[in-house]
Amino acid sequence: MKISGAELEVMNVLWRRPGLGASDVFEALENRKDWNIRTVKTLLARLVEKGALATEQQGRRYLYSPIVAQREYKAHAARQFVDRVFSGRAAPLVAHLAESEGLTDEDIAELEELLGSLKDVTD
Amino acid sequence: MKISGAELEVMNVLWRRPGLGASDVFEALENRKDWNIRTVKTLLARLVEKGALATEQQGRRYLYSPIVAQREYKAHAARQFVDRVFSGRAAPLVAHLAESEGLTDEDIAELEELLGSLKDVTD
DNA sequence: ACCTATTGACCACATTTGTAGTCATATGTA
DNA sequence: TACATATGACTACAAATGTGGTCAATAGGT
Repeated sequence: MKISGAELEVMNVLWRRPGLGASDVFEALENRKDWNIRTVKTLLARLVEKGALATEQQGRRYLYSPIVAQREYKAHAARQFVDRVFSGRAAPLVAHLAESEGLTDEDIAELEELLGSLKDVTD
Repeated sequence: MKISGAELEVMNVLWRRPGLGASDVFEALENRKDWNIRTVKTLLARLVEKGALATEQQGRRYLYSPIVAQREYKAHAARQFVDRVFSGRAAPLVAHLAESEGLTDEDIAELEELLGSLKDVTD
């Protein structure tokens, strides 16, 4: 499932709150993107076409909900990205983030915890 | 600096061995991609246009070398990706990789070490 | 009952990307 | 020296992407 950058913004809204109509999505996006409502509609249509969103008719409009689960998609995207840019190695990726101050203290704490649990499984 | 997927493959070759000619890059790629030499040349030309590669004329051909440093580019790309897909949070990204077996034991070890050094700095 | 605003359907159009083809020229080889 | 070949310059072209317009039907307010 290939989802473009602009499409991803729309998906993010619907992952958070499934079952919105086009204008609801538009409003939810207005904070960060200043797209025309038609642009949002086009993106919604493309996502439906791609099979990323399902529609449910409600009166004379559609409510949109993700078919592609957020977890699945993100896992896939993460894998792809790491493969493409970091030859599949996660550590250098994290190192780069660290270097460019891309890691908050909270991130670091979470990562530590995560690594702890991973070791448990691996052992 | 926006570098597309195909272009990135070319950059990867030149980051590893700068100063190759078009046909050298072509050969270096043949293992993994079965592109026509002309495709490679187009990608090289686009990268020069974008300012990602510099050329040095050698006889009647060009030798290509990266202008954009690998570290810079990767750091930027990592940041962008984490922002776009993971709302800027690195920990969930690593969690996803872990979940989909995207982490080798080596990765885990490296990450631990990395986190160790980060804490040293942060404290 | 009528008009305005909303909605979906369909269309438009420039740019980027993937993937090459053509052409003229320089070059090493028979 | 004459030709097959390598090379750069320019061109091509479909699909994906970003961004939005037109139009017709409909639903809701007055």
